[in-house]
Amino acid sequence: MIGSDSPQGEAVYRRLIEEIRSGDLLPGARLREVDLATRYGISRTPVREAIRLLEVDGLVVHIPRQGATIRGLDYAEMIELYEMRMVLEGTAARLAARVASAAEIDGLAAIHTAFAAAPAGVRAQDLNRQFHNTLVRAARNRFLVKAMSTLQKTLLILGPTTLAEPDRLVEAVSEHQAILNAMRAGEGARAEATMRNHIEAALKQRIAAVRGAALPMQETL
Amino acid sequence: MIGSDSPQGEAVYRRLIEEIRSGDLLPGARLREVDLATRYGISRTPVREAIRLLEVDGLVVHIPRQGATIRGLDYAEMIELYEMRMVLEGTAARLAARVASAAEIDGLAAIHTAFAAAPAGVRAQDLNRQFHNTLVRAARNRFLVKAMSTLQKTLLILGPTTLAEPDRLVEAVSEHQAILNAMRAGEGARAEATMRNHIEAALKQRIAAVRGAALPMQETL
DNA sequence: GTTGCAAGACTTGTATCCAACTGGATTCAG
DNA sequence: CTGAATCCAGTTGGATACAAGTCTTGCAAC
Repeated sequence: MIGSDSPQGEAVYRRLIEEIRSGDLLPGARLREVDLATRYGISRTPVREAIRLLEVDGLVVHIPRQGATIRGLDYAEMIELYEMRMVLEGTAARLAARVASAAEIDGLAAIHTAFAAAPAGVRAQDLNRQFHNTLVRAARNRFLVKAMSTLQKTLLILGPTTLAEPDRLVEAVSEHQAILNAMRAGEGARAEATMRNHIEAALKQRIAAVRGAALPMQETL
Repeated sequence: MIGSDSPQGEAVYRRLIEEIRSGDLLPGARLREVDLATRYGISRTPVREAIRLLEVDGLVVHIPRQGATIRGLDYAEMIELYEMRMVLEGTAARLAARVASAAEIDGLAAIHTAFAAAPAGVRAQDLNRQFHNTLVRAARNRFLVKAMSTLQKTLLILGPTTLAEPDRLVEAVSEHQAILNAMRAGEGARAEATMRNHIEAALKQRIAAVRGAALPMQETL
C-alpha cells in the first residue's frame, strides 16, 4: 500500500512524477521494474503500468527489451517546449479574459497576492504553479487543460523552475500583474500578448541557466 | 500474433484505434479485457496496456473496478476540440511558413494536387489527413506534433470527417490552396489566419451535421 | 405489485510464473 | 595480446492464477 486510493498503478505513477520533480530521478536514471516493485512492496504489474504512463507523457524513453530511462531534453526541445507554452498559455489567457467569471479572476488575484508576498523558494514556486494552472482552467477548454498538463510534466525534467533567483521572481510578479490587468479589462489580445511575453522571459532565464552546460557527448569535438 | 512488430500491446492499441476510426467501436461500447484477449488470441496483459493507452488519449473512460467504455463528446467538447485545432494547426501553419524548406512545401503541394483531383470518399479523407499531418510536422516542433496527434485521435470519436459531401470538399481544396499560397510566400501570419479559417469552416460543417441530433438524456425535458 | 436484501456471476486489480531477448563477461583461437 | 564467438546473468514481455469488488437477478416480505 503506497498511495491513498485504490489503483496502485496510478499511485506509483504519481509517486514517480514526484520523484522526478524533487530531483531524486534525474535524466538517465534507469527504471527497473523489479527494483521499483520491491522498493514499493508491490508486484511488477502496477509498476509496468506506471512506467507506460510515464512513457506516453514523454518523460521516459522505453527501449523494447531493454527497459526505461528518464529522458533528457536537448536544447532544441527546450526551445520547442517553451514555444508551445507561449502558444497554449497565451491562448488560455486570451480565452480566460473573455469567459472567466469575476469570481474566478478574484481567485486568480488572491493567488497572485500571495505570490507577490512570498520569498523566493518552494512556496513561491508552488503559488506560481497554482496561478498558471488556475488561469488555464479558467479558459474553459478541457483539451487545452490536458495539453498543458502534459507539457508541464515534460517541463519537470528540465529541473526546478527559474524562480529561485529573487530578481526573476520580482519580474515574474510584475508580469503576472500585467496579465491580470488585461484579464480584468477583458482584453483578450492584450492578455495573450502579456502572457506570451511572460513565458518568453522565463525562456530567457532558462537559456541563461544552461549557459556553459556541457554539450551532448556525440557533439563534443 | 496480431501485429507486424513485437510489442503486442501497441499492436492491440493500433487495432482498437482503427476499429474506432472505422466505426466498429462507437461511443458507449464496452471494452472487456477477456473479450478482447480471446478475440485477438492473446492474454489480458497486452490488452490492459492498450486500454490504458486509449484512456490517456481520452478515447475511453475507465471506471476503476467497472471497466472501460468508448466515450462520446458532448456539444461543448466538440466546440472546444475545434477551438484547439484552430490554435494548434494555426500555429503549425505560421511556424511552417517560416521554417519549412522548399522541398517540404513541394511535398505538401503534391499531396494537395492529389487531394484536389480526388473524388469525395475515403481517398480524399486520407489525403486530407496527410496534408494536415505533413503540415504539422513541417512546423518542426515535436510537442506540437504530439499534441495534434492526441487531438486527432479524439476527433475520431466524432465519426468520419465532413469531407463526404462534394460541396465541402471543393471548399476544402480552395482553403488548402490559400494556406499553401501563404506558406510559399513565407507569410506566417496569413498562413495562420487561413488555417484558422479552414478549421472554422470544418467546424461549421460539423455543427450542421449534428443538427437535429438527440440531446443527452439528462437534458431531454 | 413493489421494494429490499442477499447470493451468485462477472469483471477488473494484483501477483507470480515462464519465455524471449539483450548485454556483458569469459574463454579460446589466432 | 587481440579478436571474436559463446555462454550466462539480468531484464522485460506475456500468460495464468488468485483476490476483490460491482452489478444483476432472484426471492421473499410488505
